[in-house]
Amino acid sequence: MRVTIKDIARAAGVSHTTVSRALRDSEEISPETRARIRAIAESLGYRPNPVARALQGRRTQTIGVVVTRLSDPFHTEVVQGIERVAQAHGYGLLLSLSHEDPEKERAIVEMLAAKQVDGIIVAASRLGSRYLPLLEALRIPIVLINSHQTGPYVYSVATDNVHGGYLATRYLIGLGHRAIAYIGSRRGGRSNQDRYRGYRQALREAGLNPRPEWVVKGDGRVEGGETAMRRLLEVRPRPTAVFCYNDLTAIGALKAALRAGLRVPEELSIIGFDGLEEGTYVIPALTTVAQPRQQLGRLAAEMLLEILDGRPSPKRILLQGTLIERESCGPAPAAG
Amino acid sequence: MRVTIKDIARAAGVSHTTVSRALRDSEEISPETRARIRAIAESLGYRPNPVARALQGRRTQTIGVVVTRLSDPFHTEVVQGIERVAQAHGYGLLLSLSHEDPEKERAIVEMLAAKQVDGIIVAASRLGSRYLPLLEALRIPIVLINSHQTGPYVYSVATDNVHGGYLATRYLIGLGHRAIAYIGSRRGGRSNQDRYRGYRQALREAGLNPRPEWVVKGDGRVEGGETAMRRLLEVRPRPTAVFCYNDLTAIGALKAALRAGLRVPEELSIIGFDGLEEGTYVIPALTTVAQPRQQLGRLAAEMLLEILDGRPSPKRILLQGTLIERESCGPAPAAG
DNA sequence: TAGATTTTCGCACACGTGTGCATCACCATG
DNA sequence: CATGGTGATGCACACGTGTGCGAAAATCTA
Repeated sequence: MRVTIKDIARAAGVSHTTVSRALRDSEEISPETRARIRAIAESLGYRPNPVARALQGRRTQTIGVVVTRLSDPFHTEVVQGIERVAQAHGYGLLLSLSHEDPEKERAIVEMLAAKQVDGIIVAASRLGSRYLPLLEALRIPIVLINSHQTGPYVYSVATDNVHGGYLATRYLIGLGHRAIAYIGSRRGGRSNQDRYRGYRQALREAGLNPRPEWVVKGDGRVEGGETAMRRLLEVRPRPTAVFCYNDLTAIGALKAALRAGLRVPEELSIIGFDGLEEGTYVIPALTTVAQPRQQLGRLAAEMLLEILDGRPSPKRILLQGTLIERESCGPAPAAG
Repeated sequence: MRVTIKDIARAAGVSHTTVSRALRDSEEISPETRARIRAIAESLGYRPNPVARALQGRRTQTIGVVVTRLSDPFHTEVVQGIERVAQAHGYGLLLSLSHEDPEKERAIVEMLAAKQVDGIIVAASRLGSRYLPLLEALRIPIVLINSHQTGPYVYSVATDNVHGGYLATRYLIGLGHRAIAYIGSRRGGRSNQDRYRGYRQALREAGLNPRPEWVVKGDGRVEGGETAMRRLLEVRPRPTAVFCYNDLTAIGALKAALRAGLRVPEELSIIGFDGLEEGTYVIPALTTVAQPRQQLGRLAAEMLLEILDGRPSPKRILLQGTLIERESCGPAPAAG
């Protein structure tokens, strides 16, 4: 059987109240009995029961995490960042997958609330503005990762997508490219829009105006990048560089270009977004704008803990990506 | 505030006992009051408190999952498989990462036990035989994935690594290769040994005897595969085909071979193990022996639920991998 | 030494749900 | 009408921990 404070109380000849106080280092127990009780607890191998604590104190020491899919390598690192902080602070991680289904996401958040998690972190929410009334009702602090929802109960950590898109495009322009395409994502939502905005802004500053045919859409996955690139290869004049919504899209684009016999980066430059490990699996290795994914998760978790502890916390943190130069971008080919 | 059965009891003019029984569909409550109470509960938006239930009934409806790293794509799919089953049965998933540290793994399992999870699933345990006394003490059912530990309290789901290694090697032999190398993994432990055994077995059956220089070790990641392959390329006579411990190793090997100017598969065939999505990111796409990863997770979860429900369950399930032919293997080059 | 103050501890209840047993009302049987 | 049986419900306690308040004991003050 499990050792409870009652067992300790019996062994020590005191009430369970005294044991409870002694173990929690209460001032009102004499140092001697405190030490004695602690020794007995130790020798009996006592472990406090978190369930009973939760019922009494309303804290489960658990945070809920909602993610669309784990098979997307972007999310796995975010979750790792969260887990690291949670484990270090003695919190457990209750993980659920929404599979990009807003209705499921909503059900999960309610389930987590029912399970009495202390707080919730949602990565890449699909719920948008419908969150607000839900949060109001649940009264559980929630931190959103890479969502652009704002509102009274909404805390968030996000990367600056406009800046990232700007960075990637400026880099291509700096290499001499003037015909720069963008492969977006149908499922990207706001982040897709923002990266596109950064792209437009960089072009505008350079006095460039992209042709509408140079802006196409994938699905944020490899396959979508492939088909998008195939369409792009038929456009004349053909772009000499492509900025992709994310690394998976870029890998797909790269595959399609190489299969079509193009040399990368000599004839076509490709830049991605995310900074995934997977970008180094391909030849040429993918140049990209890296999001600080682990940090995204860490900051979200730390922010949540701050809120839970009642410490002051910013409501929104915006992180900037950084350029990682690898091999898939080069100078624009001489005009032919 | 949260609605409890006491609130319902007050509204219905009965005791909380009756409410509890009515909601649990007890036979001893008259159908009329049962219906009336259910209606009131519904209208008040009652949600049972899982923490209180857990304290009373000793079931938390939560299962603990321990994984080494999420950044390894193999594990993410296993976890997805587990999550799917868990969610479908109303169980929560308490996730922790061990980072391949046996001591941390042990601490996590104890933490999960303290948190009163109903059962635990451990993927790729590093604890080995030290588990046995731990399990004895905890008295919580544990299912191991891809571990080859056996013992009284040990349940497990695993892929047949010997068979997989045999399958891959037979395939290469069938393509006419006779000089077949193996890149193993320093960190692979038993699974590495078993894949190697399958490799040896297939060679033996074909009357082949591999040179010791053809058997080298990576680290189960891309980088290790790269360096191992670089060493392999200096060996004379050079192997015409390489079987790799896993897909990440194979991707590294592929990179090193291509960088060295070799054509794959014309001059060198490469086969991996796992069947990762990532194998399709590279050119040529990786031929591999696929492990049923999602199924591994699903079966582990279902097995655990069976144990928890007291239903009969096998103590060990062994799954066989399947060959996925893509592009990285071809007929052996004519002897030169 | 008597009263005031402080220290130390236990009683009783709370958290939300579940259950063994007693109670009560009602009906049927003799 | 008394007795026994049955069905519906509530009392009291359990699960393990935490806490307000009062009581007893110890210490201090005048």
